[in-house]
Parts: sequence; structure tokens; C-alpha cells
Amino acid sequence: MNGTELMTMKKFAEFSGVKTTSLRYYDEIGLFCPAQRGENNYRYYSPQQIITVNLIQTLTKLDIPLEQIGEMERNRTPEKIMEMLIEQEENLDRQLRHIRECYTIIHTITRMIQTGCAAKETEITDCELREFPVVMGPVNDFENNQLFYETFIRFCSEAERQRINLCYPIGGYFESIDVFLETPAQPTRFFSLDPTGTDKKAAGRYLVGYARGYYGEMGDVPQRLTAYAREHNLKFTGALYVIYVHDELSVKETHRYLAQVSVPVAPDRKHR
Amino acid sequence: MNGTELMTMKKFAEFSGVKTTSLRYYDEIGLFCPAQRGENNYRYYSPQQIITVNLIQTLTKLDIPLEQIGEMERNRTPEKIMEMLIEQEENLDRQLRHIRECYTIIHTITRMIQTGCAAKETEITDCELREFPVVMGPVNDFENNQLFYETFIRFCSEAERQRINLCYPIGGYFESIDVFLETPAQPTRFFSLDPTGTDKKAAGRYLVGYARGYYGEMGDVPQRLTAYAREHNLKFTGALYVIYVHDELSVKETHRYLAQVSVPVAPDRKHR
DNA sequence: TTGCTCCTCACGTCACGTGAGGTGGC
DNA sequence: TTGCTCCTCACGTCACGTGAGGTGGC
Repeated sequence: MNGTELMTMKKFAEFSGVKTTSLRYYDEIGLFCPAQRGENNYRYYSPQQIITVNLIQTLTKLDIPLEQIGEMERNRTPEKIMEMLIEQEENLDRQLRHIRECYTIIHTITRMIQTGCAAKETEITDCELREFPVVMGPVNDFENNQLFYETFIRFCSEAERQRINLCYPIGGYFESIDVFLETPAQPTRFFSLDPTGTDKKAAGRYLVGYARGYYGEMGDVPQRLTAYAREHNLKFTGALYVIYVHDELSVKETHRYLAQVSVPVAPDRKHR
Repeated sequence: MNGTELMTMKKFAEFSGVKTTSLRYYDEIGLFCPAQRGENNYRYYSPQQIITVNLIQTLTKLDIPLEQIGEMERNRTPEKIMEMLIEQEENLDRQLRHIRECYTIIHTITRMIQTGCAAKETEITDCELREFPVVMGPVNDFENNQLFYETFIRFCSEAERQRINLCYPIGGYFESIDVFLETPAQPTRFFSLDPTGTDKKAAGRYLVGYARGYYGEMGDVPQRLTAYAREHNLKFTGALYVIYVHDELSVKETHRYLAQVSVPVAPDRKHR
């Protein structure tokens, strides 16, 4: 190998680590052509060309489109290349933000599904829950006595305007247990379980129950919650949250959706 | 809006935030079809469908191909969805590694180009250089008295086997100044400026000079280095590094490439 | 002669985007 | 009638991948 011998395409492909199909394509679009063509029209490459093709590999690795690579090659100066690389870095920043968002979406969703899988559906449990961030939607307007899912649909269509990311699980917020007991299918607001949110569902002692069924169908959870609280001398101290831990994402039949209902409690001193 | 009214495609597109072209495509591939078709073959969507299409949006955002989304929809259970999401997370991990690598490549390259732009080409400078990581290649074999670039090309073709990433700038390592003075176009080894490398170019006091020209053309840098050292009572204390700060990536004409030559020095007590 | 490599079409991929040319509804 | 929306082809995108059918070189 003295730098002047020519190689067939296959050899050059092995030598450079670039596939023959890519080499043909680069030739076709005029980005990178063989040093020579044989009488039989065979492509012959020189060893020096490995440097050029390696450069192309580097730039494609940086997700720069081939056309832009060609433009760069034809017209490069240190300053222009730096400019392009900085531009590319901004591109990477965007990609990075996207990936981070995907991570938090996946993490949030899997945590919800897991919670659902581990749920004791028939029981009311009394436990400490951690704080978690949410994004609250606007106050719902139940004109015409609409149901949960109808209002939910309207909420979805306005989510973008309200800067609410529908990729996170969505829940219903009832400003008090009384609202929930009276109209369990009409939450005061919707909220998304967006971990980048600035609103908070507070940490503390909660009663937690689960209801199977479509959006807004709470079964006997309201009754079971109040019965449990009465039996254990507890009073409800704040807003109630309904979170769909299994929904259309993970379950086919709508009547198998699973809602987690949680409401903060404290010992009721009056009855001691 | 009571959840039963049907909408034309345009309305549904506005309502859901999904483009009409995407809706047609989803219909075409059978992923998501309108609730109804009119006699005129118009597509009509129901408001409830926003939930399904929103789910599709979430999954496409996670870079899941539409075919896989369809498969998921037809056949979903909480366990399967969790499994898929975890798989997708591994996919994200791969993407993340790729992006991080792109960042370090861009960063390393721009630093090199900048160094070249700021270089005082005609001067030898005496300065402190920081340590930086590299990946050393194997010892070169100069059979047939090959030149820098010929050996360099062979090095490139073996880089993958040697776990050397050619996307980073490549330099030549001379085990002593004497080797460089004798055969300035025959480095002992090549190395890549890969910041994830475990080999190190040591920090310390260096003489630095620059040479314009193609790979291995060092001009009068050897003479200028030794002259400078003599004048300033310095002795050379270690290996010499040639780094191409401007190469085919940023410069078109090969004779305009720019090599940075650096060699560690210390005061020479003998001559004091 | 055999097996390998090379060639050039030409079509497929993926998730749409972009007209072209025509029709329906208010 | 006008302007808008809808429809269905059909072709383009991007960087190749994948045969098909044929030829060249050892």
C-alpha cells in the first residue's frame, strides 16, 4: 500500500468501513466519486480517499444532511465550519430536550401503570403519599350538566393553548370531597401529571381507593371512602384527586380503565 | 359539544392539533379511521376520537413507528405496554449516547479549529498546556520508508479494530524530539483527540509551533524549535505531539492544512 | 467452467408534504 | 356564482436497502 494503488469498491468499503451501497449513492448524488472508472465502468478508489469518506462519515454522524455536507465540502473555511458546527450544536440541544421529555413521559406513564397493577382494588388504604408536581388546567364549566369525559374532551382540545402536555397522564381535581360526593363525574379542574409543572399535589396522609370503569364512573368509591373515614375517625382536609392509572394507553376495554382516587385526611378530634 | 356531534376533517384537525395530511395517512394505513364516511366520501370524526389520536401523538413523540403503535393498540395490556416503554427507554439511552458523542466531537473539533485560527504561525511560543485525554494507536511500521499520510491512511483503515474513533481530530506522536528531527513525517504512533480516552497528553510547559502544509510537511518548524530552545536555555523533556488543527474538515487546499507541534521543555541547568 | 464481484435499473422504506384535477356544500 | 373544503391519485422526500438481470475477471 503506497497511496497510489487503486482499489475495487468492495476493498475500499472494507478499508473505509463504508458500505458499498452508500458509496454508490454518494457517487450517484455527486457527493463522493471514485478516483477512477474502469473501461468496464467499475469504480476504483484510491487509498487517500479514505480521508474524505471518513470526513463524510463524521458529518453524517452529526446528523448533517448529505446535501449540506456537499455544500460544506465545496465551500469550506475554518470560520464557516465553526459556524455550522455551532448551528449543529443547537440542533443537538433541541434533540436533547426532546429525549429528556420522552424520558419523563415514559417514567411518569410506567409509574402510573405500575401503581395500577399493584393496586388493591377492593380496599381503601390509609397511607402517606409524596408530593408531586402537576399542571392544573382551567376551571371546568359544566353547562348542560356534561359528564367527565365530555368535558375532558373539550379540555384536550384546548390543552395546547393552556400549555398542557397531553402526553402525561391526566387527572381530575375536585376542590373538596363534597363536590366529588355530589357530582363524581364533574371535576372542578383537570390537571396533567407533568413532572415539570409548578403546581403541586401536596405530600401527606391520604385515603386512597380505586374504581374500575370509564372516565367519570366512580362506582362505590365515594361511599367506601366516607364509610372508611367514619369508621376510623378521620376527617377530609383538602382537595380530592382522581388519576387514571390505566386508561386507553394500556387497556383496550373502556370499562376496565382504572382510576385512583386520593383525598387527604387527618384524625377527627371531635369524635375522640 | 356533547360528545356525539361529528366533525369534518378540518375541524377535527384543529380540535386535536393533528394535521389533515396525517389524518389521511393514518386512515390510509388503517391506524386511525374516521368514525364515519359521508355519502360524498367525506371523513367525519367524533370528539371522543381526540383521545385516541392524542394517544397516537404521544407514542409517535416517543419515536415509536406507526406500525408498532397499531400493534400496541390492537393488543395492549398494562404489562405489555410497560415492557414496550422500557424497551423504548433503552432506545432513548442509545440516542442519548449518540448525542453526547456528537457534542464531544463538535466541541473537540471547534476547539481545534479555534486554536488554529488564533495561532501565531511564525512564532514559537513557550506556554503552559493543560492535560488532555487521547487514544493512542499502535506503533507505526515504516517499512519502505513510507510518509506520514501513507501510514496515516493505513492507520485509518485499522482504526475500527483498534477502537479508535476517527471522528475526533488525529495527531502524530513522536517518542522523542530526535525522532521528529530525523524523520518529521514518520510519527511513532498516531492518536485521536478523543476526550473519552484513557491515555493522556500530560500538562506542563511546552514549546509550541505551527506548520502549514499537507500531512507530514513540517517546514522549518524542527529548526525553529531547536533554535528557540538553544536561545532560551531549554531542554526537551518528553514526547512530541503533532496535531492537525486545520485539516480536510475545514480547509480545501491541502497545502493550507495547519499542524500544531508541541513538545515539553524545562530549563537546561547545564548551560546556566 | 465456476464463483465472485461488479454494473445498472428499478422499486421499497417511512411518515408524511405537495400539488393536480375534480367535486360537494353553503 | 363564489370561495371554501373535501376527495383521490400520484409523485417527492432522504439515505440508503434489496433484489433482478446481466457482465467482467481470475
